[in-house]
Amino acid sequence: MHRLRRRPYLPDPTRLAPMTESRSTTRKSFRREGEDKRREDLIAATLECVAERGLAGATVREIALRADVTAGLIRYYFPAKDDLIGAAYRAVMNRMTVQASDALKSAADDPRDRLNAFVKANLGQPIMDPNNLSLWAGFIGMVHADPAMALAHRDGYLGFRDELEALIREALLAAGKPAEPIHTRRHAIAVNAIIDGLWLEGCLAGDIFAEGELAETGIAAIEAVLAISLNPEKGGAI
Amino acid sequence: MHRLRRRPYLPDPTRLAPMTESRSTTRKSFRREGEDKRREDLIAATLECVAERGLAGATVREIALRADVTAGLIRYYFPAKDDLIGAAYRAVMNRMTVQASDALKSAADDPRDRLNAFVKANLGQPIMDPNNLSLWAGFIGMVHADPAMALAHRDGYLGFRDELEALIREALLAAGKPAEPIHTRRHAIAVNAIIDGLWLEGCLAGDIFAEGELAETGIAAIEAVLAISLNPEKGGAI
DNA sequence: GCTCTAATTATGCAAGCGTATAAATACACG
DNA sequence: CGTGTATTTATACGCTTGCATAATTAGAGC
Repeated sequence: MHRLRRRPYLPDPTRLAPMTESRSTTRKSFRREGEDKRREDLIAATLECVAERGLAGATVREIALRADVTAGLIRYYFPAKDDLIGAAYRAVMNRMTVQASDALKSAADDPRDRLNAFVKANLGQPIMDPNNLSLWAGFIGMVHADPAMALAHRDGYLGFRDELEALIREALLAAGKPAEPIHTRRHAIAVNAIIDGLWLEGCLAGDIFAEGELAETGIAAIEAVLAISLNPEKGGAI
Repeated sequence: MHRLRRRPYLPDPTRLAPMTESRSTTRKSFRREGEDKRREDLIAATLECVAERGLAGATVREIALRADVTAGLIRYYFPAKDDLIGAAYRAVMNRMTVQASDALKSAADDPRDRLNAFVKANLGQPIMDPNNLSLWAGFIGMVHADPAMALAHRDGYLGFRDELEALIREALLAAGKPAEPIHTRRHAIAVNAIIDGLWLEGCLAGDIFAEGELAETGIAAIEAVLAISLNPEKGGAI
């Protein structure tokens, strides 16, 4: 006993025929992939879409096309499209965090060098990138309407700021300055704003600034705010 | 001679009946409005939609509903929906600019007071508002994909920054400090970033900051960057 | 008051969206 | 080398969207 086939199958003439010999009605050939690989591919495809046409351009069909799968598969891995978008957002944020942390790892020991490296990493490639901004902006625009997103943003923001506050505290101490929580909190808010503001402009209109100008401007402004030098020993380690 | 009516008219039962006596088939009563008034109303309705549900929530039907008008009328005043959205964006940006300029007008004569007032205005109500951010973010997310929008942003950014640079220059001179273009440019970039970054956070999560904390933080950071005081005479004018 | 027209409504339409689900198939395991 | 099943495709559905256009009407000008 078999069920009704709703309509005779019409192969899409725009799709390239598979390399293998073609039966009269062909079907897209495929490979089964591990769950992790597929999720990563789908997220990567999503980011490509957002990069090219903004969040609105990230439709399930377009994403599937980029990932070289059919649209239905997305729902096999993500309950709803929003879950995929959310995963993509988290992936980008996580990637930026990791990239900044990497810069810290390869920095010198002096806390001032570390803060310097952290700021430069956030204000240079690949973190300061229009693609990152597009995704970020799309989400930020939803924060006001979606409480879950507001929470996600808050957590990310406070996490970043706390990391910054720790760096600032150590840099201040290394310079022989007091580092009371009341002051480091305010410093962290200000330094975070400097980094965010410059990152924003660099992503939006990087071409109107000289190479490295934003990073240098950021370092100088932060030095002024903290009243310390972030370049304690010129030509030190390397 | 009359043309074919495509389908018998079925009045929408959800719409309230007009106050006037009802014929068997009623039609929404309306008033003709001046072109300017209608455009303003439509823009205001658009901003309401964006405020409540983000840019995606600003559909022609929803906008028309808020403006108490039918959807078709939007096309009578705006060639395409994007034109309305663009007009709404420009309206918001313009409003913020005007509000900041107003703060300048009612400020004291000393350039440092003026810069102080300008910063405080940008980091307080009604400029630092989640609704403004939602519209802004929606547009910013499109900058990468749409060259026309990129240009609009650039103009707005540079205009704001130039105004800031002039204020900074005068404040420096008033404090007896040199104000070379090479330095004021960089100062303007940094101060702009501080304002943008703090504005962003205030819009996104204003509730995690104390009243006036962001404005004070911004003033302090800017004073540090410029190495001048923005409060030259405590309790001066008022 | 009458008339004319610009403003407004009512309605339709095609395209695209996210989602649901049955059919097909790759491939791990015996 | 079969067989079972998890993965993937194909297809449809219902809804919403922006846009188009014919019918209607408010209100100004005569």
